[in-house]
Amino acid sequence: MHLPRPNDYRDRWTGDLRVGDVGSEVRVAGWVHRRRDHGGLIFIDLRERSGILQLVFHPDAGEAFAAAERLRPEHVVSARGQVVVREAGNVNPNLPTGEIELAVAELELLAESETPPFPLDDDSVEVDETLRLKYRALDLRRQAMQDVMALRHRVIKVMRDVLDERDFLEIETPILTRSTPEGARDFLVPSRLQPGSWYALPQSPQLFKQLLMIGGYERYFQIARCFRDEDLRGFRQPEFTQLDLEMAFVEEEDVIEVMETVMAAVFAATGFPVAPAPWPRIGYADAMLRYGTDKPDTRYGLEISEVGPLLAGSEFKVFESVLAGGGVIRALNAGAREMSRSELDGLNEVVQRHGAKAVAPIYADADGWAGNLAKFFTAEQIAGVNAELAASPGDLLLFVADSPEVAPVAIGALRVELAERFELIPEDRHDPVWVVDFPMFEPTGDPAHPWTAIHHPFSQPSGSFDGVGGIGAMLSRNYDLALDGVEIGGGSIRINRPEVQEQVFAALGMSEEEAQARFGFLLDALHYGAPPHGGIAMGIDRIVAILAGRDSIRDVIAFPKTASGGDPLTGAPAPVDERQLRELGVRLA
RNA sequence: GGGGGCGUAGCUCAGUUGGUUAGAGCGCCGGCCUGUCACGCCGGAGGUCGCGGGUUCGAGUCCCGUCGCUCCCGCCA
Repeated sequence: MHLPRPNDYRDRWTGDLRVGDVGSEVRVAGWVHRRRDHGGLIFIDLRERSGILQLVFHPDAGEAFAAAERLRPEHVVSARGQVVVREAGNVNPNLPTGEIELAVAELELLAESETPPFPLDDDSVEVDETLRLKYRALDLRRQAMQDVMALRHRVIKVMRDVLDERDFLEIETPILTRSTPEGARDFLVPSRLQPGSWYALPQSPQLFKQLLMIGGYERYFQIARCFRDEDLRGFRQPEFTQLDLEMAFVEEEDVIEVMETVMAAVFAATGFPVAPAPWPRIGYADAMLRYGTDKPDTRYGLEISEVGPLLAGSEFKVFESVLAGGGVIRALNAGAREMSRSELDGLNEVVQRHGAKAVAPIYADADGWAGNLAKFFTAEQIAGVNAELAASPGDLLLFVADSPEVAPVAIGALRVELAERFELIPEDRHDPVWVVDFPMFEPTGDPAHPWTAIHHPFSQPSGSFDGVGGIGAMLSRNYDLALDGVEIGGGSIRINRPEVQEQVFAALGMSEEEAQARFGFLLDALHYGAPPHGGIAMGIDRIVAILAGRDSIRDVIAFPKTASGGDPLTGAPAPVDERQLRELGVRLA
């Protein structure tokens, strides 16, 4: 690290001292990490961001020795002394500073600390998250958090550098704004000057970045805070951070090329093993068929096949009734696996969580299929499925028969479960994959508004509004990036002509008045020469979490939200200034 | 909103078919210790078993309610 300006607290970083500094008089400052008091000799591990340095106190150090006897973990001290080399047998190879130590001549206690409520010097203990959040300042001192925050900084720095290199301008957009159409619930803030009127916090900078394109900025990006008032999940926070960018006069290939350049640089800078770009692309329909998800994890096989047509007309009533009802039969080859009755029941629970009824397990054998289900199927049916699934004798074949909506997702979840259970996920490999050719609209089931935009209503549709299959058959010019089965980003080529935008709003059942009220400022701008444009938004929290090998983005955010909301640290109900509420005309429930 | 799991010392956890005084490791406090680095040795303190109710001669253990946390579904990219 860059040398600190020498002052009364320190002139060197603890973690940067080396053998070359032996003999020099230095002053360091930090927290007491651990103490080892040998009675006649005291060792203190002094810690700050740069690392750990062993301080040694000899009895002849007088006052400093006496002061050291009273030191406790997390006390804050400044120590002056001479850097000395350690004897060969005393070297600590686990510490970058392990070949030297500081023989302290003078010690100043800058602040005492109570005993921390949980260990700060041991990352192997999984402390309850509520407690960590309550004492977040202490939690942030832990090495794992320090590492993750440094990683996060590095990721964002690389993104900025690459985009700067590519002529992008970083431009901020408002936080107090109006509703953005990402489909989630808005966080709302009452307006004081216009009682009854509300700000919404942005779900994304979508509308503003389109205005910037119309405004001629060509290439914009932002490290954008986004807000969506929905329930939390491991990879979902109500407040999160995206790398948001937008480009003018571009098509899909331009945006994808830029993002592959950015992400490849991020992966390279963080030593994350990923195949060189360009990364594979898969169509949405293909992803749903083969992986049962629109964010496939392609690091392992277990690919899914449709076997309904191969099995049509069998004696097996369960399959026949599903097919008769317009359903599908999806199957995968789990390989040569012995699973007990209770383990197979466990698989049932997985698909049942996603609305399917059950998994049908069948073992392949030399004659076709073993077990009591085999008798319901003809030899041709069995051979056809075995060929489709590349089944060898002993392989466990798993079938999920259900509606076209339920079956793919259920068996997709089953595939993930099997990969985890059989430990099929390689740890030294990570797969980015683009998912393209999304449908533009999907049915809602609500007669009043039968269609919704699968991403958002500003994506450029492809296909015709009155073509075969209607708007349900239209695709959108979207591209999502998945990494290891997690969606880390998505974007699209946008609509740049007002008549197309109006057609999309109409397809969504939105009246002209409503469209004007909600998105008027964008619609108006589209009338004044909007360039073809497109962009993408990347989930920085998710990217950092995957890079850090974490299961939750809460671990890569300095101050994450808790499940219960309210106070940002503890989740307790947050007090509100009632005088302000009265001024806003708001009454407490 | 629905479902599963959890709640015992400061932390991480154990606690048998309901049974007498609720335990361990770490941490903390005190003592000893001049080469440790997860220092070591000796001693000690520390508990409303989340909370409320019930069953029972007896509840950390069983039942009901409630609160909190967590995972999953819904919701959400």
